[in-house]
Amino acid sequence: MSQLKVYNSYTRQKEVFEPLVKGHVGMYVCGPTVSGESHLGHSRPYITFDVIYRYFQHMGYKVRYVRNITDAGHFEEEGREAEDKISKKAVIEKLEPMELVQKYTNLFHWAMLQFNNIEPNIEPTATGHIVEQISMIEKIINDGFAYVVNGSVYFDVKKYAEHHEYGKLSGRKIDELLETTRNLEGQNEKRNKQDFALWKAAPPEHIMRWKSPWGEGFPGWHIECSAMATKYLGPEFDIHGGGMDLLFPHHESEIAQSTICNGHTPARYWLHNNMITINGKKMGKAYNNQIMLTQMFSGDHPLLEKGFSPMTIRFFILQTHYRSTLDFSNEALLAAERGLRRLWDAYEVLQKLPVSGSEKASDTGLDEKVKKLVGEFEEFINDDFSTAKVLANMFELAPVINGIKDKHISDTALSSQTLQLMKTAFKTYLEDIFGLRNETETNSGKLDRVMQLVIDIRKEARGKKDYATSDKIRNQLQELGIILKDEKGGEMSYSFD
RNA sequence: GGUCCUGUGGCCGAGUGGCUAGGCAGAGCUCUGCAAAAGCUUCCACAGCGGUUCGAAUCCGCUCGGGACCUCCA
Repeated sequence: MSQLKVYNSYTRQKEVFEPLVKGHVGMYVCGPTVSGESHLGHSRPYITFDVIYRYFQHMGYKVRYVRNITDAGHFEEEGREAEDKISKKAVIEKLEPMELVQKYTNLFHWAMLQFNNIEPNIEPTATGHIVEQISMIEKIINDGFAYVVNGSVYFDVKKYAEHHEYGKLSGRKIDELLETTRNLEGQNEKRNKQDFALWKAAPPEHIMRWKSPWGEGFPGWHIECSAMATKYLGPEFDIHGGGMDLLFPHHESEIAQSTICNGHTPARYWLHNNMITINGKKMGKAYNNQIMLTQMFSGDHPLLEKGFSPMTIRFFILQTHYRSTLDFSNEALLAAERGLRRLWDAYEVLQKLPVSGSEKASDTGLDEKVKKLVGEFEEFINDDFSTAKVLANMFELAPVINGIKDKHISDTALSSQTLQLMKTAFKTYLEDIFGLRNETETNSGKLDRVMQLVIDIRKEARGKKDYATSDKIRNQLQELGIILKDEKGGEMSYSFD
């Protein structure tokens, strides 16, 4: 039994994972800001850490998985207008902020369900933990590492750096930050440019606001994670995860805040997933290259040739190591789709193979090979969750499985133990750990394709003046509540009544 | 500009100095009413230039290219 090793961003090396408390794992993952719809890039951390969560459970740990919802306090543009991202969008859409938050939270949950992600054990919201955030800020002020200016509170990074190591996680030096930090308007409230807001005073028009010892305002972005992680996982816990883009300033700031409040770095292991890129560029709002998850599923996007199912996307993500960038392309998704089908077909064949075989393998060479490949599953996943390598081994086993089915390979070639071992391992890894499942037939995209087929058949029938068939199709569809309309130029469309 | 990461065959991607990664696509064959699926075989690599080494995709240096962070960000 090999030991689990994880790459710790904090120490920049792979380390043997040892839980703080025997048998338990505390894991915090930065969740979504629910001011908008999730895009493909967002799916990566949640799928990655879902697999990690599942694997810890598989190993027998009792896991507490906390993933927050950022529904307040995340600045669109720090300093300038002191405007909350959530409330800004709300004004545009003429919605109550919480209505907007609810809408996108629901959408997010729906997407997680599509991906077969297990819900976290606790999903705290920033707005639900204002009290905890305020008390944490008070502690930082009392300890002299934050200061109040005009109702806002800033963390004094320079002072912190005099007493603690600052910038270790992101590999940054405070002097360099001084030189490179952009000079934003509103910076004049800060003592130093690299200071970050713990609390911002709310201007009169700001809708989302809470009372605080410093006046009405709203929390800074970084403090929510510190407050909620501390509350639910304690001052020190095992895993902190998130996207690599959060390394700085978000996680660096979390470390500083928690160090002041709790005496040390919050997490023992910092795990970061890499970005999903599109034509080599990170997918994100700033680049205007996002493909929303709803669009991924439906195919309704200029860059998409077709829709891709949630499981295809999940498989696509698992086929590469989580710390590597993953470039989106139709071709790559198409390859993933076909690959997954091939693997899943083999898996289903495997589960149906009878194990009544012999105790002894008639082909010991093959038997050994299978045992080796299956045995490596654990070795690979223990090596910083190398899902891609596990999948590669499964693909290598597929010809063996299909060979037995097609009788190219004798059903006594493998010992019954080996066959059983393979069956169990495939189920455990594919379903339990990787969280893959058979696609359901309820894809809306599929219905669309079926309808297109029906329409094509009807067109052909009409072309041959086979109106009996043509009318049969239209009338029976109508009985099902689907209206077919013949449009000009021989085109047809359908709608539901 | 600073810090860090990265460059593998048509595409995607593993790769811990010596041993076939794997998938998708392509080609051929077997099976097959046709097709699909499946099986077998096969083509195509390690950005460039130096260096270390008996031996380098793998270590070192330089050059060129790509990216991330430094500002909201998964």
